[in-house]
Amino acid sequence: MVKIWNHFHMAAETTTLSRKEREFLAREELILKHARRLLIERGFQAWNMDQLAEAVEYSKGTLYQHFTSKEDLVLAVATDSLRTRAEWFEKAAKFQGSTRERCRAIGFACCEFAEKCPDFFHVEMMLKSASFWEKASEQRRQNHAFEGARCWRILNHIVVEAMALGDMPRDAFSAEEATFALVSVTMGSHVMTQEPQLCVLAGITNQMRTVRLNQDIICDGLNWKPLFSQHDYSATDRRIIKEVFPEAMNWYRA
Amino acid sequence: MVKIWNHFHMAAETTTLSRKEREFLAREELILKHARRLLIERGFQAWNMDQLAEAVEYSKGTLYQHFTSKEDLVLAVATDSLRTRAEWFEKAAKFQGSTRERCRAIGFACCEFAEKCPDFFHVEMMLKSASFWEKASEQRRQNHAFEGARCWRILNHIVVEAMALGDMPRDAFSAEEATFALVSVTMGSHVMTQEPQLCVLAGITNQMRTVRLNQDIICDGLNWKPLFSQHDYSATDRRIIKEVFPEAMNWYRA
DNA sequence: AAAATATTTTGACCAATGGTCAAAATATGG
DNA sequence: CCATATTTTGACCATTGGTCAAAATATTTT
Repeated sequence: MVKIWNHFHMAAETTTLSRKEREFLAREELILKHARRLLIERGFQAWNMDQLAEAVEYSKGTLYQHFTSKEDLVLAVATDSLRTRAEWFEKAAKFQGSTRERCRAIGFACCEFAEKCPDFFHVEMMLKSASFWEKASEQRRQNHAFEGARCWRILNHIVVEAMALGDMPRDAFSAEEATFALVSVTMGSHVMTQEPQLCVLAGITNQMRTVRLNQDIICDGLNWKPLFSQHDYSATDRRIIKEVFPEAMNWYRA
Repeated sequence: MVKIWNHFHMAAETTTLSRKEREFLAREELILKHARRLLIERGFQAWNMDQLAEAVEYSKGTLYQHFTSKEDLVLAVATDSLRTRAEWFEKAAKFQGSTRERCRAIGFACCEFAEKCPDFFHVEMMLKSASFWEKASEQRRQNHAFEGARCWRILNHIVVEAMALGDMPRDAFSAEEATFALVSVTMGSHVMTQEPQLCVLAGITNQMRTVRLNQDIICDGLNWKPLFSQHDYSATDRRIIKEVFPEAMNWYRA
């Protein structure tokens, strides 16, 4: 089974599949769709496999032909999200502009993603616990790692280019360190802005604005030219929204 | 029961307690000690209340006289850690030096804390899930919020002072926004450096060095004087270690 | 078309575990 | 020493992730 599924993702829809294989894949998507819904609506604990089985109108045993455990299933949902994120990163990286503007476009991709896949960060947090990770199948772990590396590479590539072009100094830290700083501040900002208590203390009302502000601060700290004070990024923002993420208009407020 | 426990933390050891109350508190500490050990050794899932009961040599029913649920117990462990962190923050904030140097001392407190309380971030991640949080008692939630706010205030106070003294510009962002950026990058860095896959991609070998580098980048981005290039912070580091966290020598490498 | 064989689906069942509570044990007071 | 109050216990319960033999369905053979 795993083989078929994997094959699907490698060769995509172009390969001819038997009716059975197509049915199997369609069902897997159905299961993932419902699992994601339950995950968003209730979180990991507050639903069980019986309820999911009822929702997809298959028995529990059938669920376990697709996934080795509840954790395995949830990891698959997370990897799906991560794949979407990587795709949006790729779209953003193609934005026409300076290296820092392209980095900004990826920042928008991040926010847009957080808006559209609200389950992602919650699940990603769960993946930090070892016991969760080890209940998932090797195949799913690899898929997740693959999509994670994809996201990393897209951003890192821009940083490398920035250094090559002289937009960012290369003496204080490596490109990888700079990329890691960006990743850290982004993840940290997303997680922290979901803490109601802290948002009250900090007077935060607009989460996405906060995430992007922190990204600006990091980029300035990395000495990534042009600095925030040297360039009108609100004009860039309008272009990013118009050309790459029209939907971002909903959460963006200048 | 809760009343007694709370009373303890309000009035501390100065109040005279009956033998029963002392025994009760001693047992609670014993439970917390063993719960923390299990949490570090195995994580949340891989131990159960029966095992804990056996370890502390009391029955399961007795455990539930102290804690309303497993989550409640684990939250208590986390709050204990958070209290320690707040105390170290306070110690660090008293460091004699510029505002940015004192911020740096708090950065050291963070790393030292991560080193000594390795369970903290794992548990803190679990607190992001709503279902966890709502299984804990109101009292414990409040205690946790209290210690969290304490940490926030210590750092925020230094940022406010930095702005007042002109060490940091006050036109680009508020003191709260600056504090939030610091908190975000720190949490994000700690979480991300615990991701083996990412560490390989980024070529990270020294986690604490990475956390502190990212803090430097954020501080520079906040334009917090003196900037990293304007001052010999390795000298500051030596002083912080000598005067505040001698143990930090173990993970610090210039 | 019917029987034989292979594959898929099912849901009763199992084991693990967080949590409860009546009964036993212990402490307190007279 | 008894009576009463308090504390501790562990058998028991309900939930739930996961299994597997049997039923249902599909495919092949005669």
